[in-house]
Amino acid sequence: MKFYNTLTRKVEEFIPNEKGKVKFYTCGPTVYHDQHIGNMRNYIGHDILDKTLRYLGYDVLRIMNITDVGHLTSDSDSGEDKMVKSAKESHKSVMDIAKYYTEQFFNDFKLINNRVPDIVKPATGEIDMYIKIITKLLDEEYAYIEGGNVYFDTSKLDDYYKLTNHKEDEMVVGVRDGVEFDSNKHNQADFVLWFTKSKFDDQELKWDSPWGYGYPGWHIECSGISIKYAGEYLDIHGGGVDNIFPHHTNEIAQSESYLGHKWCNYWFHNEHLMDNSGKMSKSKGATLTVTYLKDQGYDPLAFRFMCLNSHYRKQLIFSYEALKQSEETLNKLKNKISNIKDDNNFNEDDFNKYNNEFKNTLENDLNTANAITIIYNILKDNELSGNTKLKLIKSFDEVLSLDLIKEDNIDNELLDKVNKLIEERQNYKKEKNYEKADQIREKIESLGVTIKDTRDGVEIIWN
RNA sequence: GGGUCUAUAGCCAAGUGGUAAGGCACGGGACUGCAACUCCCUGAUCGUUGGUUCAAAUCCGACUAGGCCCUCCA
Repeated sequence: MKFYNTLTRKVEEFIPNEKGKVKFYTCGPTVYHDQHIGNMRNYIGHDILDKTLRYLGYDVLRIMNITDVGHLTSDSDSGEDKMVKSAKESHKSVMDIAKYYTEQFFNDFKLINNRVPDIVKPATGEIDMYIKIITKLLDEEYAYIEGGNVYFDTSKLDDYYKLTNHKEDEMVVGVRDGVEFDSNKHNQADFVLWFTKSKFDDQELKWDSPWGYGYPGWHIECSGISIKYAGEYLDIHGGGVDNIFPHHTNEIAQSESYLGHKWCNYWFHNEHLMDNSGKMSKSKGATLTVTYLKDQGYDPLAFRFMCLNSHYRKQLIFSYEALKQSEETLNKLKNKISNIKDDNNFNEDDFNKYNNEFKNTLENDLNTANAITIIYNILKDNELSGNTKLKLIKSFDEVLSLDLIKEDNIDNELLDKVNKLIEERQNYKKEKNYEKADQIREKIESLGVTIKDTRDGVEIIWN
């Protein structure tokens, strides 16, 4: 298995710390607003890595946090947010809001067939761990207290910028709107570990700590949760490319200073989903979610298919036309697969040949587009038995998760009904009464069943 | 300004030194009462420009265009 490691800026062979086992951490969602499809693309990329590792036989422990700290009582970003508004009106608590968006997030996760990580932990549940880490960092002078806050002292590190190659002198403060100079910092790069005073004084959730009543900085939760549940040595840490700096950079700084050794060997980053005007973000008005796509009549799995037809390290431009095209392509592919006749003739050598090809393709930096091409090759291979084809595709779908093979839960009652209608229609067809025949076809389709006329007779497709 | 990534047909996209996979759309054809489905046929010298090499989309340099990040969006 090899994939691109942001830390070394190379596609590298993956070697876990412990043979056969993988500890994999993904930065999770902030649950005070909806997660748009750009965020979801990132999680699809992580899902493919997760499932590929499992497919290759690794024992994977995957961990994800839920960011539920940092909610502001007057957050301008979410000021127009219906959920927040209604929560306030009905005096719901912050935790209710977090619960609501967490559920939304996992609903969307399910719609695109993402596997839920083995361990999912809300940040608010691990305050003790952050306090433990910060205490040690202060004791060992990797951190200092200034202006009521605890800061990490980046000058104690020689290689703070190892993940990004940034040059501190050349960096510009305040490129992004809303970023202000913080005079408490001893060095430009220092960051907060614990707040008791901040310009966001309207923080909803606060806790007691040795440094006063406050709340954790914006990077410590991932370090804390990861170290607590994956231990001192992490194999893969992932997120969107926008996490590289400062979030992951700071995670490395605080985690390795706390642990006293290297923490994570592989950093996995997913590129963004773009729209015509650039990166998708929550600040661009209404949030485009998977649920919204579904409500508009699009198949959520068409979105997944669209992402898999591209590469996780390549920016992908979203448009409804592109989504529609993906949906048509996916439907065609599924149709072709449903046309395969199961001849109960399994050939293991053929299976292994294609299965190895599939594995090799994914092992090569998760080349999902080529993995899909292999399905087309299978469909076209006349030497391959129907049963082998079906078994291969079913197996591939463990990773791709596109519901390529429909489960045969045939409703016998419905089957009888449909068969009667078909017979009736055939009679009308014989009489060349096509109007009646078409009416019956519509009737059958209203039952959720598609029929098609082939040379051998009528074929039934269960939708 | 610095860092980082990208650039292959109308669109998505493979390709990791040997003369451009695959899919979608378009067009043509077969099948069909029609439709759908299915099947067959049809398209690009790889952003520009130098160089290395017997040989480059693939390696190196320059240039151009674009994206993302630059420390309180996480």
